[in-house]
Amino acid sequence: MDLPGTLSCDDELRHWPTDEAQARAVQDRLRPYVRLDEPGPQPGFAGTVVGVDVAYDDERDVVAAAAVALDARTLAVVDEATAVGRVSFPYIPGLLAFREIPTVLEALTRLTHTPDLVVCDGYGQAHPRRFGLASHLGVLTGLPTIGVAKNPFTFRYEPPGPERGATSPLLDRDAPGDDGEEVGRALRTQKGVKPVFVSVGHRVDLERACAHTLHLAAAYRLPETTRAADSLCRRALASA
DNA sequence: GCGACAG
DNA sequence: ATCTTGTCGC
Repeated sequence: MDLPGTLSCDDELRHWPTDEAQARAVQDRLRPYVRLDEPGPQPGFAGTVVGVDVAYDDERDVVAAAAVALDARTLAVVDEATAVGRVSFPYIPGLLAFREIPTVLEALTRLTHTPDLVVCDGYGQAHPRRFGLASHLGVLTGLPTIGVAKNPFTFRYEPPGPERGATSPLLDRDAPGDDGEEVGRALRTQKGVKPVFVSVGHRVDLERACAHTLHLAAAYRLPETTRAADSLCRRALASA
């Protein structure tokens, strides 16, 4: 499968950071490659939406990643792939990408066809340095990406209305001046259920990121992409 | 220094 | 993320 990336994934993987200072430097170096000026695929487009997720086994120091491709319109599973690796980085808030991306990339490249949109567990622009997991994966692959997280991280928001589809801005905590910058949105995907937190990764705007998420979460709180990838990486870990 | 903190 | 059974409710 071909990736439309500007830089070499392999080079980045070869120079993967081993400590916090190096990791932050990588984020600062790659941050300028994020593209926020493209609207991204139309909601309802003909193509595939791919969900990625990872599961860990601390005992064995093993990580399993899954990539599941769904038909963007019907949400039927059309392809899936997994990869197993060693945990290469500790969990540090703000540096999640360095823990997850190497194995995720391997699973992603094992898919038969190039994804049209990738949905990540976590954040993209909603990040202390505006370079969360989804943006990082987007820049490395060149693919349109969005982040859908289950928690608001360090960001502030007012609860959206109770109806499915209601949104409210996710605001940077202590931005100087007014309310703070909108770094993402809290999106109510199911009536009366806790919202999910959507942010742009790469080559998709926030409006469409939310529209795709809502479409993917027609039946449950979380997008079907996330549910499918979560289920698959757990199974991959169990049989690894 | 203390607390908070995606997965 | 992960440790973990039953249980309340639609």
